[in-house]
This record gives sequence, C-alpha cells and structure tokens, in this order.
Amino acid sequence: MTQVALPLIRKLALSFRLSTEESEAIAQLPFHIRDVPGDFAIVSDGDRPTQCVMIVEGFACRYKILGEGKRQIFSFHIPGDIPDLQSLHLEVMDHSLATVMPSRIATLQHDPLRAFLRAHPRIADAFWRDTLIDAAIFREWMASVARRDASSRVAHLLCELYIRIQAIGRTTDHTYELPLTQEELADALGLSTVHVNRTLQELRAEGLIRSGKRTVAILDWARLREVADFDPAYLHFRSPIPTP
Amino acid sequence: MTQVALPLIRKLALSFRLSTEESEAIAQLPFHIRDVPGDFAIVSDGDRPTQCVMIVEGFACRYKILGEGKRQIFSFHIPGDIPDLQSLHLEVMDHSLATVMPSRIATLQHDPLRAFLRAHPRIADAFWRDTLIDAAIFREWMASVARRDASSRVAHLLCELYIRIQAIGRTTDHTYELPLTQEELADALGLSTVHVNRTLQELRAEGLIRSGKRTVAILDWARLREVADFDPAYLHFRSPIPTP
DNA sequence: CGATACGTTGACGGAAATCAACCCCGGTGG
DNA sequence: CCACCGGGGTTGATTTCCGTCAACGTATCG
Repeated sequence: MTQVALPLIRKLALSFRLSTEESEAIAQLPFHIRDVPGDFAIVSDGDRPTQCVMIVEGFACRYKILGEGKRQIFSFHIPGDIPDLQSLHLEVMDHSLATVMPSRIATLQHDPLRAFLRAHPRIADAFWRDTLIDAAIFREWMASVARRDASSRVAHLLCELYIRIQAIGRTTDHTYELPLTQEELADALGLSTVHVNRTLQELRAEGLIRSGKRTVAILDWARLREVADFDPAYLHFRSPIPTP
Repeated sequence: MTQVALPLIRKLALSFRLSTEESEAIAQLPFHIRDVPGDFAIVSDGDRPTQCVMIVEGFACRYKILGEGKRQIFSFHIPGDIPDLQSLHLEVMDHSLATVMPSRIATLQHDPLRAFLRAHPRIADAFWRDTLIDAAIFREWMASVARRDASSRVAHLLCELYIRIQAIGRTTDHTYELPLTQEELADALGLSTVHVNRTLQELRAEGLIRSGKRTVAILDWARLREVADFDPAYLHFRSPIPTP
C-alpha cells in the first residue's frame, strides 16, 4: 500500500544490505501521513514523544535555543530521514525538530515500531546504524564549526547536502533545491547572516557554485571539495560515491 | 569473575533500568584486559576494527585530524565508556580513539558481542541508547563551539566532566582528576592553547574553579553553571542529578 | 501599494588567533 | 650533583576574521 516508505528504504539501502522481505516489511509499517506548513514545530525541546516522524517530502532541521536566545541548528533532514528516531530510546527531547518548508511527514507510533524492531533484529541494526551515521554527521559539523573558516564551512555544508540529496535521487545537473534562508544557514554554521552572505558571494565569485533563490548548483566540484576539506567517508555509504 | 564490567554496568544503569540477571549477563562478557600507556592509539581513522574497547581505568579521547593538520577532539571517555561501540555497525572508522593517560582497557570481539546483543535485546537497546547519548553530547559540544564564548565553553566542558565523573563515583569534595593538557583542552574546545590558558586563569580569578596539575575543583557550582549555560538534560540520566 | 521577509552593503569594534618569548619543573645523563 | 633538555604553562604584542550595527535594496503577498 504505502509508497511512503520508499525514500526510507532507499536511504537505509545506501549503507545497509536489505533483503526484499525486509524492504517489504518496512513498507508495511503503519505510517500516518500528514502535511504540515513550513516553520512547523514537529517536536520540541522537553517533549516526551510517543511517536517518530519520517520526512516524506520537504526539508526539516533539528536545533536548540541556547542561553542568550541564540539558535544552533544541528542537522538538516531530507525525504527518507527519521530525524527523531532517538525518541524511541530517550524519553525527553533535548532539542527541537521543525520543518523549514511545507512538508509531508509520516508518523509512526513508538509501540508498534518497537515491536517491529524486536521482530526484525536486522532492521533494528539498520536503524541503529542510521543513528550512528547521524552522530558521525554531528562530529563532522563540530569539526567544521570549531576549526574551519567561513568559506570552508559553507562549502562543506553544500558538499554534504549535495551528496545526501544526490543519494536520494533529487539532483539534476549538479543542482539541487535548498530551501534555506541565509539566516538558517548562519544558525547551522555558527556564523552571522551577514558573513554567510559575504561568503556565498565569495564562493560564487570564485566560480565554485551558483546559488539563486532556493537552489544551489555545484559548478566546480573538485575545487569546492578542496575548499571544504570534504571527505564523504563519514556518511558511511556502502558504495563509492559518484562524483560529478 | 570479571569485576571489569562494573563501571559499564553502573554507567548503563544511570540511564536504563537493568535487572540483576542483565547486569550479571554483562559481567560475563568475554573481556580481554590490557594496559596501555598514555597517548596510545587504540583505533585509528580508516581502521576496520573487529572489536570494541571499554575503558576500565584511565582517560581517552576521540578525535580527527583535519585538512591543515588541525586536530578536533570530539569527546572524552572515562571508565565504563565504550567509545568505539559504533564500530559494531559502521565498518570503517571515521575518526581515531586514543588514551590521554596510561589506561587499562578491556576489548570485546564484535562477533560474541553481536551474538550477545541478539540474545539480550533489552541490553541491545541499552547499548543503542548509550550511543544516542553520545550523539546528544556531540550536539551540545557543537552548540558550545559554535555559539558560546571562550569562558562559557571552558566552563561547560568542566561542568559536563564533573557530572559524568561524579556519576561514576570518582569525585571527592567537588574535585576530580583531569589529566588533560591545555593543548588537549584547546583541541576539544576549538580554541588556541594560549586562549585556553587565559580563560582558565579568568575562571580561577573569578573564584569559580581551582585547577592545578591534573585536577579541577569546582568552587562555585551555581555560578560556573550559569557562565557555562549548562543544563545536564542532554546527558539523559534517569534520576535527578545531585548537584553540589 | 504598503507591509514584511530576505538579501546586500559599508563602517566599526572585538574576541580570539598568531607570533614570540620566557618560565617552571621533572627527568636524564655526564 | 649539576647541566641540560623538553614539555607544558604563562605572558605580551600584534593581527585577523568575523560579529554587530545600521542602512538600503528587492521581491513577494495580502
């Protein structure tokens, strides 16, 4: 019935060998589909969710509001991601999850999901693995924010998103849709919006990217990757990553 | 036989309700004990480990060397931690693990561990949960490095280590052993050693901490926590955290 | 057509990096 | 026993990257 799970299955298959039966089992999970607007708070810091959320269409981010009202975005999420899978094992949310554009999401109650994972331990491993890749992405972002300069940071994020979005088949001609404002980029990169703006201009001037309203085009992958100090190993794909 | 697993059991119990049988099962795992010197590379970026490592005594860190030779430390690990548990599901290491002082470690082959977790799905959940807490710590560090100033960052790290070390019963009088050089602190915090030095002096001058060779004493928890913008929720302990 | 959100630009200031000494202390070897 | 050495800590001077502030441009929308 549900085609809904397709991006999830495809994504898990990127890093894990799923059998046909396993894929079909996942497709049978009792998803509940919902459309939500942009800037919609799916789960909030402090909540005790009883369900997980998968992104079917759209774009979401996880973030936390810090002491002096600053916001740190920890990750961006694309179709096939289950950004709050951790709520299955950690009762209280320590951060928030929100859409950044109108999106279609599929919710999955914890109880049936838990039962399902007990019945399919290999799939449980795949889900665990997925959360481990999540953590690897956090580490890489930490390294970016701690040690790379502004242009490297911006470039790195653009590289990562390109690879991830390409992996779910949503790039054409080295171009992908990026529905983020410069303020959101700044909140993710630990920069000010002003500096993000100047840095994007710099990357454009260098001929590395073209970036217009809501889209990014990679013009020179080799040099962008160089500037970014980007090595996709941390994404843990099974097969070598096809590069432009 | 093995008392070795005690810190691990104690640590899991911090955030997960383990039955006596489960604790005993963990204690029976086939650990292999080894003593290693300080600055010893346990696992390196690019390795394909066939075992996991638990810290029995000592102190370790995970890190990665970035493009221009800079090092980013992602986490510190204390007795009871299994820093490379992720290698159970991610074949290739995307970072390195090393001791920062002479340590006793216990290794655990992947195969028996995998079989064990299949046989004890609840314990598998506890381990999964542990890796999720790991990820939560990464997020918090990311927020620190991205958005907090130097004194807040240093204070935050000292708070986190205090709580974690206290949880395994290794503090006395608000004092704990911290076998880190200022260079290692700098690599963890995204600062220069010079600035770490000045910031520590500042915290000392403010009367928040006393820090001598290899030890830290918390003198004013309330104000330190305030400076750090520290909220231990992200550590996901089961019971309220006893504060000085 | 004004309101609003997002992007862009310039001037200025500040937090932290960098560079370069210097100190202190424990270990080691002559 | 003392000289030497090296790692770690400390200090001051200078530089730089990026933040902040403030204004202005531009597009979308009710």
